[in-house]
Amino acid sequence: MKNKSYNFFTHLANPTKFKIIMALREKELSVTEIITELKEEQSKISHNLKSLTQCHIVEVKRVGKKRIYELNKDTILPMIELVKKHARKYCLGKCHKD
Amino acid sequence: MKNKSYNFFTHLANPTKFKIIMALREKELSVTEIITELKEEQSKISHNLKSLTQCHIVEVKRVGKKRIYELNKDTILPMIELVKKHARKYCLGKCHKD
DNA sequence: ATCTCATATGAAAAATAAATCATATAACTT
DNA sequence: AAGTTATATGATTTATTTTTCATATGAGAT
Repeated sequence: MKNKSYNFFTHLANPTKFKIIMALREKELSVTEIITELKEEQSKISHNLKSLTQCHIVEVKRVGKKRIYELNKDTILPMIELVKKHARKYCLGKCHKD
Repeated sequence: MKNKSYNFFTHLANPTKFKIIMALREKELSVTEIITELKEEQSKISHNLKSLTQCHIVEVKRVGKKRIYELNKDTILPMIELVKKHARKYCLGKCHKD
């Protein structure tokens, strides 16, 4: 029985996906809003949102012609906290800070 | 102030590094023991151990001509638990299982 | 029914990361 | 001090991921 948990971390290990996640921490956003906030290309954001959705790191809902993306906070927020704690302990503000 | 936390996840997102981490969950191991257990090449393991060490995901100590690697359980174990929980909830044994 | 806005998708290109190979170092043994 | 074992390192090759570009789809407005 093979361990594939590392797949999950793939998403958090990508700067674009990570930025999207961070943007969604405060409130849910439409694709256009994410694009505007991150100043990134539309298809780039869409591709990244797709895999985040497949992994259930975010959830989508349709509202008219928009798609609203929401963060799965249960999993992601504590995970980010763990890294922050790790960084405080080991990195002295140098590596994984935010 | 830029967010670089995603760097941390880079390690967990890599199958070789992830396997090393898993092997170190039970007990600390020398490089040779890791090589034997994972059936991987020596330099591959060494390269991977180097970056894991730099990120403080593992710690090294010298014992004679051996180097013993130990997992930083405080950060890693709860993180793995979060993914497992996530997988149980969303993946129904299909994606991130181990 | 056509137009426009919002978003998705596929394939190719570009960028990044990881593995390999050859070699180096460091400690113990003889 | 020469040999051997254990591990590290650098440079190149190879593999994997990510971005880009062009185009498609789908919903609401006209």
